[in-house]
Amino acid sequence: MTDDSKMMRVGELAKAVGKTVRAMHLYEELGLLEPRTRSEGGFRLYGPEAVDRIHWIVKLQAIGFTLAEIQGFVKDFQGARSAPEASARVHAMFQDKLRQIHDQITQLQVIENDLSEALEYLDSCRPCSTELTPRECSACDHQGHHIGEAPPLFAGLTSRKLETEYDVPVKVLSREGNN
Amino acid sequence: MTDDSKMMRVGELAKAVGKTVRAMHLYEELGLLEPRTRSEGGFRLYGPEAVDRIHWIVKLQAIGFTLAEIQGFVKDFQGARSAPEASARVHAMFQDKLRQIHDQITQLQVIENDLSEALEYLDSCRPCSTELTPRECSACDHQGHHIGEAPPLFAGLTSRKLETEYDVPVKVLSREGNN
DNA sequence: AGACAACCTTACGTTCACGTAAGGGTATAA
DNA sequence: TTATACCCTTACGTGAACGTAAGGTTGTCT
Repeated sequence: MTDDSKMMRVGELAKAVGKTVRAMHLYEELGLLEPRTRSEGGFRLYGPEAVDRIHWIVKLQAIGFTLAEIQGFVKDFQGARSAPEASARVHAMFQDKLRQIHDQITQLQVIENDLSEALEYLDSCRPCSTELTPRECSACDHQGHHIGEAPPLFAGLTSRKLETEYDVPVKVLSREGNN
Repeated sequence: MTDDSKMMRVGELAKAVGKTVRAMHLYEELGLLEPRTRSEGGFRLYGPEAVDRIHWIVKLQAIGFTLAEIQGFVKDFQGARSAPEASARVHAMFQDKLRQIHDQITQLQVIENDLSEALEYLDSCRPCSTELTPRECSACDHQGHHIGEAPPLFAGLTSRKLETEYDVPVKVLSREGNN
C-alpha cells in the first residue's frame, strides 16, 4: 500500500506542519522521523502519517521534553522486549512531567499575580509622577503606596537608584581586619 | 551609610541567592548588577540590596524575560527623561507579558489534560498487554480503546510502527549521486 | 611568612533547536 | 532543452545563559 499519489516531498510536509525543511532533516537525524521512501533521485517521500508524527513531536516539545528525550521515548518503545516494560517507562516519564507541568502552572499563576500587582502599582503611580524624573518617582510618596510597599517586580527596577543614593565615594575603602 | 560590615564578596552573594559567581559576573557585564564598591585589591563588594536585585532578575527570568530584555528595562528607566515615559514602556511590556503568561497557562492546562488522558490510557492498556510486544500492543483492541482512539500523546509513539507495517523495503543508506 | 581559598580578567566551550550557506543534483513545465 | 524551483549532503553559525579553564593576584589564617 505504498500509494505514491499521496506522497509529499519534504518542503510540502514542512509547510503542512508549519515547520522548516531543516527541522525535518533534524528530526530525521535524531531518528524521530523517516521518509517512507525516496525518489529515484534521492528526494525524501513522506506519507500523510508523517504529519501526525510531527504534530506529536511538537506537542511533546510544548510539554517541555527536549528532542533528545523524545528520542528516548522512541528508543524505549522500539528497544523494549515487552509492551509493559515500554509502557512502564513512558508512564513514569509522563507522570513525572505531569507533576512538573502542574508545578509550572501554579508558578505561572503566582507570576500572573505579581504582574497584575506591578501593573496596578504603575497605574496608581502614574498621575503623581507626571513631571518627576525616574529617580524621584521611585521615591515619591503617593497616597496609597510608600517606598517598601512597591511590588517586587517594580521595586527591583529602582534598587539600583537607591544604591546611587548612598552617595558612595567611588573608591577608597581600606578593608582590614574584620570577618 | 557605607556600612562595610555588611559587605559581601561575590562568592558569598552567589551563595546567598543560589547562583554561581559566573552568573554574577554575567549580570554585571550586562549592566544588571554592580558591586557597591571594590576592595583595594579589586574584589567586588556588595551590599545586601544586591540580593534583592538578583531576586528581581531571577523573577523576571521566571516570567520569561531574557537578560537582554531586563537590560532594556534598566536602560529604559535610566535613560528616560521623565518617569511617565519610563513607566509607560514598562507598563506596556508587563501588560504584554501578562497576556503571554495567561496564554501559556491555558496552554499548559491543555497539556495537563493530554498527559492525564495518556496516562489513563496507559493504565487501561496495561492488563491486556502483559505479554505482547510493543508493536502488538499498539494494535491491541482492548475493551474501551481501539486504534484511533488512543490519545495523541500515545498514538504518536506508535505511528512509526504503523509506518513499518507498510512493509517498506529496507532503505539503502549510501547516497552515491553526489560529490 | 607560608599556605590556601577565594578572587581577578580573558577567553574559549557547551547545549538546544535549529539557521544559513556552499556546491551541487532532480523534477517538471514551457 | 533550458529555466527554475525544489531538493541533496556537509558543515559551520547563532543566541541564551552560563560553564570551564588558564594564569595570575588578594585576603585571611596560623
